[in-house]
Amino acid sequence: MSATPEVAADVRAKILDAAAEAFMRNGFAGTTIDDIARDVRATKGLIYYHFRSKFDIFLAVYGEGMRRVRERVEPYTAGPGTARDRLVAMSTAHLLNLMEALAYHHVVHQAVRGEVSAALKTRQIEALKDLNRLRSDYEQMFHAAVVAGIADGSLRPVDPGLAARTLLSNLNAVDMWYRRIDDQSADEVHDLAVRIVDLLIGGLAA
Amino acid sequence: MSATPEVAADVRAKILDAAAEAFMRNGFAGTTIDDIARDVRATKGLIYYHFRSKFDIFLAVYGEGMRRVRERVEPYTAGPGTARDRLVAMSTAHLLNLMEALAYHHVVHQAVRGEVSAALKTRQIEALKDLNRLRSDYEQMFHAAVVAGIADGSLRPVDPGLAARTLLSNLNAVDMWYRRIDDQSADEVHDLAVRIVDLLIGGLAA
DNA sequence: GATCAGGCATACTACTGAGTATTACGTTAT
DNA sequence: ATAACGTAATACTCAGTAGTATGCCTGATC
Repeated sequence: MSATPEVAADVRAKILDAAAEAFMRNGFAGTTIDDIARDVRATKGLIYYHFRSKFDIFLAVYGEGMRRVRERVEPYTAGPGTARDRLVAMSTAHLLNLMEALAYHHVVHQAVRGEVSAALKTRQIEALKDLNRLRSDYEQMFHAAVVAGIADGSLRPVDPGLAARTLLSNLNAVDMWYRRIDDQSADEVHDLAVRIVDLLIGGLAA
Repeated sequence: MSATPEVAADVRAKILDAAAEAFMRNGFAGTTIDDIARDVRATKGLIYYHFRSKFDIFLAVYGEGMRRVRERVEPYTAGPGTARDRLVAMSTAHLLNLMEALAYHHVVHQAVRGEVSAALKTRQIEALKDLNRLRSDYEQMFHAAVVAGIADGSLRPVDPGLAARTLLSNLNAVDMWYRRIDDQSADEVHDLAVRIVDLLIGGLAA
C-alpha cells in the first residue's frame, strides 16, 4: 500500500472522530480500544499503530477540540462595535462550533472536569498541562471581553470573573441537551445559537 | 453487633456519601467498589451486604439527589409575587442545594447525561425510568414557572421550552466550577447563589 | 521475480475489577 | 454455656481490557 501522508492523516482523523463519539457516549473509562477500532471498521492493531495509548488518543481529541473552537472564535475577539457586540459574536461562534463538533466539545468538557484519573506518564502530564493552558488562555479571551464591556458601559457592572465563568459554562452546558437533527438546516442551527446567546446576554427578565 | 435499624441506615448513608464523592471524582466506570469501601474504611463485603450491585448504588445516589433537590425547591413553586419572583426563588434554592450536596448533584447530572451504559437488569431499567420521570417532573416545574412568567409579563416573551431548558442547564453548569471552600460562611454561599441567579435572569447586558 | 518496508490483523499476556462463596465475629435468646 | 442470627471480612472466580509480539499481505524498487 505505502500510503501517502494524506492517507495516513485521514486514518488518524477517522480514529479521532470515532474516539470522540465513543468518549462522548460512554466516557473515557467506559470506552474500549476495541470499540473505537470497530467504529472505524478495523482492529486494535490499527489503533496502536497510530497511537501509543488510549490516553494519547484522548489527548489528541482534546487538542483537536481546542484547536477548532479557538480557530472559530478568535477572529471575533477584535471585531467592530462595543465589547458586548464582540462577546455576543464570540459566544455565537462558540455555540456554532459546539453544535457542529459536538463530540469534540464533549471531550474537551470531560477534560475540564478531569474525568481521566489514570496513572499518567510524565510525557502525558506535560501534554495535558499544555492543553489546559490553551484552555485557560481561551477562557481569558472571554474574561477580557467582559472586562472591556463593563468598562465601555455595554455590560452591567458585575463581577467580571464570575460573569465570564458563568457565561462560558452556560455556553458549554448546551452540550447537555443539544443533539444534531439531520433535517436541520445551517440557518436553523445558527438561529438557535443566536437565541441562546440572546437569553444569556439579555437575560430572561422582562 | 446486631445494629439497630438507625445504625444500618447510617452505614447506608455513609456508603452513599462515599459513592457520590467517588462518582463525582472519577465517574461511574472509573469508580471501583473497592474505592468506595476504602472511603468508608471497610471492605467489599460491607458494600455488597447493603447493595446488590454497583449500579444499584448509583441508582440510590441518583434517587437521593433528586429527593433532596425536590424537597428544597418545591416550597417555592407556590410562593407570593410574580412568576419571575417564584422562578428566582426556585433557582436560588436549586443552586443552594447544588452547593451543599455537590456530589449528589454531580451524580444526578451524570445520570441525565446517560453516562452509565452497562448491561442492566429489568429491575434496574424500571428503577432508572422512575427516577428519570421524577427528573422530568422536576424540570416541568421550571417550565411551568417560565410559562406563567411570560403570561403575567414578568418575563420576556421567549420560547418557554428553550428558556426553561437553558435556565436549568445553566444552573446545573455551576457544578463544573463550584467547589466548596471550608472557611466560607452560609451567608457567602447564599450571596453567591443570588448573584448567579441574577446573572441568569437579569442577563449580562447593560 | 526477489527483496523490502509500511500498514495492518491476529494471537497472545498480564492485570483489573465486579460479583460470589465462605468464613469469622459479636450479639441476643434460651 | 451455647445456639442462632445478623453483620461484615477474606479469599476466591471469571470476564473483560490495555497493551505487546508477531505474522501476513501488498505494492514499490532493483
